[in-house]
Amino acid sequence: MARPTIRDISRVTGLSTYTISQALRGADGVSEDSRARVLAAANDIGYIPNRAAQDLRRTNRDSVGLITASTSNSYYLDLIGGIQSTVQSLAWTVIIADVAVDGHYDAEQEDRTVRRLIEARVAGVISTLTLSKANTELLSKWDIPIVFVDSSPPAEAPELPSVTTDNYQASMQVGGHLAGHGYKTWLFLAYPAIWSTRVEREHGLRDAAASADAGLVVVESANDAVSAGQALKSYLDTATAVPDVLIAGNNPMLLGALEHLQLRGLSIPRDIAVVGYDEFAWSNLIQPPLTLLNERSGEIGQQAARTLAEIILAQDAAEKRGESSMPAYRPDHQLQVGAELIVRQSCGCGPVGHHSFTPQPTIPSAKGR
Amino acid sequence: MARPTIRDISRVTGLSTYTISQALRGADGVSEDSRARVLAAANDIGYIPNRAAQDLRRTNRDSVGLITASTSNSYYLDLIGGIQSTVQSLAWTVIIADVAVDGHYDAEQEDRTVRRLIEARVAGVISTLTLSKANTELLSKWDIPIVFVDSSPPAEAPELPSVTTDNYQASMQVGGHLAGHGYKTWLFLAYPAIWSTRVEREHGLRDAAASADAGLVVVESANDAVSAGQALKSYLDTATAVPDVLIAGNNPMLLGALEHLQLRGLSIPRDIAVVGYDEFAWSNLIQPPLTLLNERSGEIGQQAARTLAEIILAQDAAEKRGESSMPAYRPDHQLQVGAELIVRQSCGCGPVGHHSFTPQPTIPSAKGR
DNA sequence: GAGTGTCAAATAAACGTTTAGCTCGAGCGG
DNA sequence: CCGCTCGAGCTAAACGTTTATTTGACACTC
Repeated sequence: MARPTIRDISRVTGLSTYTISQALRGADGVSEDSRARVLAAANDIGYIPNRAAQDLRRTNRDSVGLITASTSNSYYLDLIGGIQSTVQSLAWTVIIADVAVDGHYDAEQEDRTVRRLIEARVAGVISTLTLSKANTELLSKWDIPIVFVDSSPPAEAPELPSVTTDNYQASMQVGGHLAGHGYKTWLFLAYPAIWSTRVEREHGLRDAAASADAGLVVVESANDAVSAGQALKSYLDTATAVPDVLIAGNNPMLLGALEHLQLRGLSIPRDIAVVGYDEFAWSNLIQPPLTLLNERSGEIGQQAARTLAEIILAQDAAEKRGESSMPAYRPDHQLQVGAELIVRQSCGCGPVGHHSFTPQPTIPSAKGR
Repeated sequence: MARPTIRDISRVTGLSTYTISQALRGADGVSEDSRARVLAAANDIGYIPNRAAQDLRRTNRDSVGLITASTSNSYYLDLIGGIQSTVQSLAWTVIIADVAVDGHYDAEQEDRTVRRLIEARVAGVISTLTLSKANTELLSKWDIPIVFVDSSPPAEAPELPSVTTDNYQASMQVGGHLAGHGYKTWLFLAYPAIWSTRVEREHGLRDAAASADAGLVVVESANDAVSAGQALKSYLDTATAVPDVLIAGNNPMLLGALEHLQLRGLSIPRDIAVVGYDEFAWSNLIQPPLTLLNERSGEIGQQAARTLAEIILAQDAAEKRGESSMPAYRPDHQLQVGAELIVRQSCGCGPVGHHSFTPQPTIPSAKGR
C-alpha cells in the first residue's frame, strides 16, 4: 500500500470513514474499543493524513504567515523565535516568507509572496516591512488580519496593528550618549526607507543632534554590507574631514562600515567612534567591543504573535455568531517596546574606569508623537 | 464577495469552471477572447486560487522539505540560500522545518517534523542531520526521496544520497596547519554526534594529531554557546595545563569558547591558539582575526537540491510509465565538496610578514575511506 | 450530402478529508 | 409494552480545484 488513505483504514477495520475520522482526532461518539482498533490499524499501515484534504474541508485556518526581508540579518532570528514560541502554544504553524531575492528587497517578490500566503489561506500575517498599498488592500479584501512588526503600517491604513521598538526614543538615547561624549559631527549610515524604522531612527537622531548642537549627515545605501562599505567609502573620499562618530543603522550597515574603516586604517574610537543598532552574539569580541542598542526582538515577536492571535480568535468568534468577518483592530493593538543602550567601548567609553564620558541630563522623550 | 472561488468567475463570465481553470494557468483549448475575459474577471474580483484544493486534486507534488536543527547557527543560512536558488528555478517551494526546540535537538520534534512534511505530501526531503531509523523508514515507505546534506545517511541505509564537505580531508588540513605551528596538545571542543560531521571531524583531527605526534583531547557539550563555554570552563578548571590550541567544532562552540577565554584572561594566540570550522561575516573583525575553515555551504546546498530534483524527476517519469514509484538512488548521488582553510591570526600566524609558522609537507588525504 | 477533422467549451467525476443528518438498538421509566 | 433518550455508527454531501470524456459547431473533402 503505497499511500494509504482513511478508506484503507476503513477497509481494514470494517468501520466507516466517519468513525475513523472521529477516532483519529480524538473526538467522541466512538467507543473505546473501536478507537483502539482504528489507532492500531492506522499505525500498522503507516497512515498519515493528507494535509491538503484536511485544509480544504476544515473551516478553521491554523497557520499564519511571516513576511521578512533578508532573513540573513541575524536580528530576525530572535524575532522569529519569539513568534514561533507564542504560535506553537496555539498549535498553529508559521509560514516564513522572505521577500528578498538574493539579499535585496524586490517589489514583485512582495506581490508574489502575499499571493502565496493567501493561496495557503493563512489566518493572519505578520510583516517585518511596510507592505505596499495594493498588498495591504488585497489582504484586507480577504479579511486576513495583519500585524506589522518592527515596521509601521502603510500611510493609507494607519489603524493597522504594529509592535515596534520605540525607535524615536531609542535614537534619542543613542544621540544623548553621543552628545555626552561631546561629538559634534555625526554620520548616520542608513538602509532604505522601505524599512520604516529607518525614518524613525533618523528623526530621533536629528532631534538629538539639534539639541546637542551637532551636525547630522545621512548616507544611504542598499541593505547589505558590501553596499554599505561602498557608500561609506564614497562619502569619506569626498568629505573634508572624518566625522566624530558613525552611527550604523543596522547590522549589515555596521559590518560594511567596520570593514571599510579597517581597510582605511581608521582606528575606533580614536579616529572615529562607532555605535550600532542591533545587539548580536559576537559584539563583545570585536575590537573594540561595540556599543549597541539592544532591541528586545524576542519580546517584540511574542507580542506581535499574541496580538495577531487575539484578533484572529475574535474574528472567528464573530464569524461564528454570523457577524462581519472583517478583522477588528483596536488602538491598543499598537505597541511600542523599549530598548536600552549597551555601552561598551566603540563609542569612546574606555574599559571600566578610564572614560572620557561626561553624563548629560537625559533628553526628555517626546510623548504621543 | 468575501472569498471568491473559480465558480464566482464562472458566474461572472458565463463560462464553465473548466474553461476558467484552463485559462488561468495558460493551458490551451481556450480562445484568446475567453482567456482575456477570464483574466479580467479574476483580477476584477480579486480571485486567488485555493492551494489546498489544487494540491489535493493535482497529482504532481511541488514542494520539498528541509530539515534543520537550530537554524540560528548562521552557517545554515547560506545552505538554505543555495537550496532555494536551485529549487526556485523549478518553480518548487521549500518548507523549512526546524527540529530544535529552544535551541536543543529534540527527538520527538524530529518525529513530529517528519510527519508534518509527509502530511504536506512533499516531493522530497533534504536533511541537515542523520535521521532516526524509524523516520528514514517512514519516508521510504511513502516513497519520498531523501538527500542528506552536511550529514551522513543512517547506518541502516548507507546507500542514501548525501552532499557533504569532505570533513575528514578538511580536518586533516586543519590538523596539518596546527602541526606546522608545532602545537603538541590539541583540544577539540565538539558538539554532539547526532550531527554526523562531528564524527568525521574528530576522526580527521585524530589522524592528523597522530601523524604530528600530538595529543588530542575531545570535550563535548550541547550545541550552543553557553553550554560550550561551561564545558570549556570545567575542562580548564581541572586540566593540569592550558592546551596549545583549541579547535572549535562549529560556530556556537567557537563563540562560547572565545567568551570563556576572554573571561579567563587567556590571550589568543599567545596563551592558546584557536581555530574554528565555519567562516562567517564578522570573523575578520574579531581580535585576533580568526583562522577558520571555509565550507562552501551555498554550493553544498545547490548540489543537494540538484540531486534531489534529479531523483524526483526520474521518479515521476518512472511512475508515469507505470513502473515502480520507489525513488532510485545511484552511487554518484554521494558527493563531497572540498573546503579551504582561511589563515588569519588566531592560529598563531602573525600579520603578513611576521609569523612563527613552519610550512610542513601536506599530509596526504586518505583515499576511499 | 455524408464523412472527417479541428477547435472551443461543457459535463461530471474525481482528489481525501470532515461533518450534518440520520438510523438502529439498547436501556429505562411509567 | 409504549414512548423516550442516548450512544455508536452509517450515509452522503460537502470543500475548490483539475481533468478525462463528451458535445456541438464549423470547415473541409470527396
